[in-house]
Amino acid sequence: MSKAERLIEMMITINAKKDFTVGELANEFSVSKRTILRDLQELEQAGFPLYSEVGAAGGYHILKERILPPIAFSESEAKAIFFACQALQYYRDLPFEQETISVLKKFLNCLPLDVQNSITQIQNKVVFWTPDRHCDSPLLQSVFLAAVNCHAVTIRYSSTYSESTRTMIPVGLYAMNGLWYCPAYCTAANQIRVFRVDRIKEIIEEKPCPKGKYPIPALIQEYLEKTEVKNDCRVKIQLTDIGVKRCESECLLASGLKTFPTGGGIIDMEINRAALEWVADYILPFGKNAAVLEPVELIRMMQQKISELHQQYCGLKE
Amino acid sequence: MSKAERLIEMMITINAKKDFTVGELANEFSVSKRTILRDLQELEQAGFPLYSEVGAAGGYHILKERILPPIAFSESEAKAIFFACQALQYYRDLPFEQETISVLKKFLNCLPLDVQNSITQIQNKVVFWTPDRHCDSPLLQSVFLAAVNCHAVTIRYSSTYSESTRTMIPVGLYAMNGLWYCPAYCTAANQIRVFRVDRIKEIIEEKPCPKGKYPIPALIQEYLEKTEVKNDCRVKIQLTDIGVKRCESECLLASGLKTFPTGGGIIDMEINRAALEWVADYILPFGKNAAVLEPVELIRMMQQKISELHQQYCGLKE
DNA sequence: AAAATAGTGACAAAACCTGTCACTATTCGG
DNA sequence: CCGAATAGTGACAGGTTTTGTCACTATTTT
Repeated sequence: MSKAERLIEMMITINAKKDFTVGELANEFSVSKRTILRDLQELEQAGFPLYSEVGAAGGYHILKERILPPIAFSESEAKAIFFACQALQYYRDLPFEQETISVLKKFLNCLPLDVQNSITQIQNKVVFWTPDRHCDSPLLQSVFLAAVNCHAVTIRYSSTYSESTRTMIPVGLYAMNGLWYCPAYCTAANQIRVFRVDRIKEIIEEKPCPKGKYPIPALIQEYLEKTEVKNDCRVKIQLTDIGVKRCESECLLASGLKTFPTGGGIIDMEINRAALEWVADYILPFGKNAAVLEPVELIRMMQQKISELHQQYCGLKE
Repeated sequence: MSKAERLIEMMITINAKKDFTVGELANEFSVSKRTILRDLQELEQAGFPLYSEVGAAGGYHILKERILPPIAFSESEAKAIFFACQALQYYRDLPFEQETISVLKKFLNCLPLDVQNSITQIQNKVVFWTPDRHCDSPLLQSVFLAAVNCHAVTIRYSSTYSESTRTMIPVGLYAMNGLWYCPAYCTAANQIRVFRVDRIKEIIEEKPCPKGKYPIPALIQEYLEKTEVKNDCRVKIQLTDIGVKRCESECLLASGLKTFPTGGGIIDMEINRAALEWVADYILPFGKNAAVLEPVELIRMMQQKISELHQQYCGLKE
């Protein structure tokens, strides 16, 4: 094995270990300690972040922010990474904000000129737009860490209707439409609830949670897929062409949407009963472009809403 | 300059050039051709994608998918890249789908075990959820390329109300709430319009567009920021606590939202007149949780909508 | 004090690298 | 079809680098 090969291997090996001694490496690479010492000196000169401690319990350590083995990327992979990191920049309060920026800088500098231009052009033309940054989630980082480390957290939470203190074990986090949501097992309700991270006002306590104590899925994906199926209420809504197009923007309804070749369409799907109210609110402004066929419950709900509205807005006039 | 140094320099040099000859490199590095040939052989053995052509016009070329110079990432940077690429996976029809996947695989393999675990744990807990993938945008790639290359495209477009054929020069692309939008100069309307990419049904023609011919911003950001200011209509809406929370989910309204310490809040902002209809539809289902104070226009609009609804849903019964 | 660790300097043997030379083979242009 | 430019190979001598060894020093833990 030539010196060059050895140095590269050594970088990889060092990365994989937290600590090591000169003797260890000498053994692994079948060279003398003296050689290893010389190699390490070279690596240090090249900027590899090593430090060493002498003494019986001494040895080499790599600085906390470990450098990873060099990886070669193809041009299009580089572009993809750029694009992805750039996409993240538009999400506020992410745990990675700093790092993505430093990756972008580091990267751009060592790319060939024409690739640099091509990337700039992409950045000029394509963005992920989370339209504004009004809803700060200052606690996103903390919740993120709690979720990743499977900790239970006691929070002060301000829901749509009230403020309360509760203890929850996060299942995970997801971002949707620019907002962060945290499904979590709520010990008060004894079931999984979804919390909006920007509505978490304070983290009062955080402590490790014994695994298996609560019935929560290990994967957030598992949770998201499972909850899609809890549907117990059939909905049928007839739509005009315009109604169809408006529904297409809304993912939940769009999934049950069928269009007729002759124009118009119909939503025919099972949904969770609790979502009925939301459907009513969503469909309401459609006016003549939507006609609810089923369930009666939904029709009643809408009728009630409308008569309330009627009183509120037109009552005085009539 | 030692051999090891030279090899690294050589990788960088080779990346920066598309083509080169052995003689060229020999000159640059002040070594003999023979040495360069030996070096190149080594690089090839190490997996560097070179190929060569003999003959008078021959020389070395790097394969189209150029390998980039090795870059060292810190642990947290690596995590950030993973997170970013993973975020993209949930966007359908992206031009980069394939590449991001290969980056992820390549990466994960050469990370130290504990970092691998840590990344897996993040992936288990955090996702970007574009709730379903109903709205395919099969032409996203083509539009993407047209935007990046500043081409004009003639499309068949199916808007909310009708289908038409038009020629447009894309300003750029942005993703919002899981959908892709393409603001573009429409030669039919002689102004910039926003198209939804999933509603582009066909690309009929694509051709280079002379720069400067149409008044379009060079940067998509420029466009997005500019259009935020075109507001010509003052809106005031009083809200209850519940109304406030509902508005917080909606970025446009949330930006003009002020909450009172005593509870409740008010939206007081300038918006584009054309958005009034949208506001009416959005506010309508709020019922008593929202009271429109200004403009009269908006109040009238809502009254009309309500009376239409009233006829439609309650008219028969009464 | 002993053991384990890092670190340095000197030196000779071994290994490796390099340039040179003499080739072969291919391709392009005139 | 020739000459020029290119890649590629093999052999070898001379030079350079690398390596191991040995003999040290210094520090820390047990």
